[in-house]
Amino acid sequence: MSTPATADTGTTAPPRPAELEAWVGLLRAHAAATRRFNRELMASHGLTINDFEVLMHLASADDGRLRRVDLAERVLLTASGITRLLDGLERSKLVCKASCAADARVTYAEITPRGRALLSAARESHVEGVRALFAERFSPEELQELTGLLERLPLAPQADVCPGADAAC
Amino acid sequence: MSTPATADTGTTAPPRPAELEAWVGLLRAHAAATRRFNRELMASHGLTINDFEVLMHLASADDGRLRRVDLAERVLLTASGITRLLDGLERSKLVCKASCAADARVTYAEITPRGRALLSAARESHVEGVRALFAERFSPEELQELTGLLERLPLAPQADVCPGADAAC
DNA sequence: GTGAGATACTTGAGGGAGCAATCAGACTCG
DNA sequence: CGAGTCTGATTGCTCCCTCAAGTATCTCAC
Repeated sequence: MSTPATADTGTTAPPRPAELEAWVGLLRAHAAATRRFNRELMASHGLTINDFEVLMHLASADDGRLRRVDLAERVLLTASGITRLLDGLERSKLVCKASCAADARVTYAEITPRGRALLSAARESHVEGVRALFAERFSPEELQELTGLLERLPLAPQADVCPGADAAC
Repeated sequence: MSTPATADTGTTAPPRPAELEAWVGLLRAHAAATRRFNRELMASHGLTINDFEVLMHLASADDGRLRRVDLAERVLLTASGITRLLDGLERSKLVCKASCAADARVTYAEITPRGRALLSAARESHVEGVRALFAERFSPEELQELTGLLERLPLAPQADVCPGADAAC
């Protein structure tokens, strides 16, 4: 420290805009909740949160199958992330591959009976855990508010892809 | 499951409690925002979001130093996570170690001048990015609401450690 | 002062996921 | 048809972070 004398806290970080507060709140909330649920899920069923989300989406899709691309979009993972995640689920026989007659490029991920069984077991405890954590802290109205607010954030990916082109999209 | 005939979407996942909605909203919001900011920060300054947070906390602490434990608590990382993160920052000479006269177990992490310089450069673009993303989507009142709601979540860590003991804490 | 227990930190092993590059199949247009 | 482009998926490389152990230190009771 070359100029330690006036190194008082206030000088360096005075504004701290409200947007930042919200952002670090989001970070902390996610970190805390995520770690907790991940541990619980992993301990009781050997699943990560994303595994669980993916199984949920598959289970509630027509025929229990989804293209990998669509899956990626739903859980907000990269294509490669999905591939690796599904690798794991396939190894555990919770999902299987299925090919598409109409388009040879696509591989469906399809939930197996075993996957459904595990999901419904996991759902019980996990969903209850989630519900408990949130219900403990928020009223139904607050939950709605929170959900409504959070839903506005993920619209970002578009802005990411075409920074210059306005009308192009 | 074994009775696939009636496998219509609604049958399998009817309730979908409000708590769950909020939770996946949080997951998605975090995933989207995090990836975006991480990429920006990494591209422009070679920092991850956590690197940035840590530098922020150090910069605004007395003497620009903090115990690793306290740092961990602030950014909600594991002790080992902090160690590795600081490894990286030390390698880049953005922080350095300092020992504590009173307690030989603790190692302070102290931000270097170089760290402060990089931080203030990064702060400009990163904070602006955050502000833009949030300001674009939320009114000042909504921001406050959101912040207030999110702040209630991370109180969990305690409940994690002492599940049975109520009064003990 | 010695031993039990808490606390601060580090390390080894392993898993999750992102980016960039690559490949294969599909689509478009001359 | 054949070249060029897009799109879905996979792989190599790399990073971040967690858990489980391990080490060093401090604290306190006896």
